[in-house]
Amino acid sequence: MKIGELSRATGTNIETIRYYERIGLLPAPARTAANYRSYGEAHRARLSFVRHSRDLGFTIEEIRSLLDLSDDPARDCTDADRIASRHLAQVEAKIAQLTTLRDELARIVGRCRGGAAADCRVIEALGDHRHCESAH
Amino acid sequence: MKIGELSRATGTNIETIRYYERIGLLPAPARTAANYRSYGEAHRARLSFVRHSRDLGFTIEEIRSLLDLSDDPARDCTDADRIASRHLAQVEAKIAQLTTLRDELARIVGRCRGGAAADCRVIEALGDHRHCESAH
DNA sequence: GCTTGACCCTGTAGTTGATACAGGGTGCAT
DNA sequence: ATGCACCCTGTATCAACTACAGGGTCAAGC
Repeated sequence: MKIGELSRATGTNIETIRYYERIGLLPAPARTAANYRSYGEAHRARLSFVRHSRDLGFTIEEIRSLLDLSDDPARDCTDADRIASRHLAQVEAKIAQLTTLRDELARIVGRCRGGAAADCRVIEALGDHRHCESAH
Repeated sequence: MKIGELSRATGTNIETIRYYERIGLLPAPARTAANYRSYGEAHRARLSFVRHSRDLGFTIEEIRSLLDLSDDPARDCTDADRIASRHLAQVEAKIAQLTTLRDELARIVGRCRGGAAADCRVIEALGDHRHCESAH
């Protein structure tokens, strides 16, 4: 499989595949006589793993750890669970933070009555960090 | 006010303040005889505006637009409202995306029964993109 | 008067996770 | 033989900072 085929097979940009190889996330594949990269099924599976993990928001370093684990079938699986749990906690924290932020934004937008920027409530709200309290 | 005081007054890293000046988000302040930056109340207010907007997730370019608007009191305020509304929509989209992602992660974690990585459900779930369907 | 430490300066490089060329080589069809 | 799609390496760019290196300034204490 050439890089373009692997790209289509996994929905990954060609440049991204080369990037993953460069940072050591994917092993360097064999080369053809013309120096083209030649991939097999194992590469495809590994790249799918990486893409799916990235879609779930794992960082490259987390994925590296997960790959190390799966490369060594004797190792304890609880490590993988710990990485995933910690990531889940981070995602939940991010959702909580964005929800707070959304509430504040929702309070700000829609205040505009089409007047001049001089009395714009939106700009005013952004400038004054205490508008939350003063709103109560 | 020297840069360290402005930093403490706004909770902004000193390097970040200089960065904002470099990219033209904050005006270059007057200098003392020793070439130290000397800030006034207007600078503090502007930086607070920037920080608050950044905390709400606005990009630098969005903040630049908002600042342009507030610098020109004659301009129509609906522009500010439009920027904020679009941003609110983006935040809501991000929350929705993260919520989906959290559900998938929650399904994955806790499956580990302390066995070897060879039969790790976590690693398995990450490798197989179709585990969602196969779970049903 | 001299040192110590806190502060300030400029300029450059690093971070994450890619993406976008520039400038060239390969392979196949017409 | 000449397009055209595809591949190669290497470097630069993005956002929004952060982190030095290598130096200058200032007030306090000995």
